[in-house]
Amino acid sequence: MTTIGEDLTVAEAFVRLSHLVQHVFADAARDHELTQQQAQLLCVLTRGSTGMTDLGKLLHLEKSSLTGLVDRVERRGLVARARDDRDRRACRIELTDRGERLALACHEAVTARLEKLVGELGPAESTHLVSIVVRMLDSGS
Amino acid sequence: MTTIGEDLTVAEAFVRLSHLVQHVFADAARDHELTQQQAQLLCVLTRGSTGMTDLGKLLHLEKSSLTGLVDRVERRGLVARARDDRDRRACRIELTDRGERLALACHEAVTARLEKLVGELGPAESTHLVSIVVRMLDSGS
DNA sequence: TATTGTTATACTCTATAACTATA
DNA sequence: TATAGTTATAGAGTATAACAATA
Repeated sequence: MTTIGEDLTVAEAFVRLSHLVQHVFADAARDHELTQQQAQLLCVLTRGSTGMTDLGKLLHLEKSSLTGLVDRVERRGLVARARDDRDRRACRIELTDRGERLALACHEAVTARLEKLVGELGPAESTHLVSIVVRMLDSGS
Repeated sequence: MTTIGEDLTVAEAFVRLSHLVQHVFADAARDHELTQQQAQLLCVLTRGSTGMTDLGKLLHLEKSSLTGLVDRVERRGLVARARDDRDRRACRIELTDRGERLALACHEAVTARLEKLVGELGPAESTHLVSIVVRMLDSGS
C-alpha cells in the first residue's frame, strides 16, 4: 500500500517487522476462528504439553490470566487439563486432536504467508538471518 | 534462559523474533505506565497526526475499538482530538506535549534494548537486514 | 448514498490480591 | 513455608451492529 520512504534503523525495522508478523498471526488465527492469544497458546503446546507455570513463562502471562485463557480453549474442546501423577497440585495442559489440527493449520498458514513475504533468499542468506535471530533469542532471556 | 536447540526456518525465526519484540515493547510500555496498545498508538502518532480512519488502518483496529483506545489515552492527557477544518465529520488525533515525551521515551527504551540484543552488526550487514525487512513491509499490504 | 466517527453491547484478555491444596 | 493453580474483582482491549452528522 505505502512505500517505506524513510531510512530505518535495525531496531525500527524489527519493530515494524514484529507488527507485520503479529497481523499475519492475527489474521491466520481469525481464519481459524481463534483469537491471537488462543492460537499462540495452541502453537506453543505443539512443542509438548506442560504445566501452567511453565506455560505462563513461555507466554509471559500471570498464572491467573493463563487460567482464564486455558478455560476458554478448554471449553471449546481444543485442550484438556490432565492430572500430573508426580505432583497432585499441578496439571499438564494437552492439545486435543482437534486442537492439534487447528494449531498445525494455523502454524502453516502463518509460515506460508511469511515465506511468501520474505521472498527468495539464498540458503546462505537464510542461515545468516536465522543465526542473528537465534543469537537475539538466546541473549533475550 | 534456554538455548534454542532446534533448527528454525526463516518464518519460525521471525515469529519468535516478533514475540521477543512484543515483550520488549510491552515491558517498555509498562515502565512508562502504559499498556502496549497505548504505547503503540502514541508511537504511531509521532509520525504525524491523523484521523481515526487512517489510524485504524495503521493499527489494524476497527474504528469502534480505536474510539475506546483514544478515549482512554485522551482521558490521561496524552492525546487530544482536534477538529478537522476541511471535514466536519472528521477529527485529527494529536499528541500532547506529555504524550510526545512519553512516546519518545518509550521508543528509545525499545530501541536501546533491541540494539543491545542484536549486538554488533557491520554496516553492510545492517543495511542488508533492513532491506529484507523493508521489502517485506512493502509487499505486506 | 457513502463516509467519519461514536454508542451500545458482549466478549476476551490481563493483572492484583486472596484463597485452596499439596509439597 | 513455599509452590501450583484457581477464584474474585476490576479494568483494558476488541468486534459487530446500529446510529448521528456530514459529504
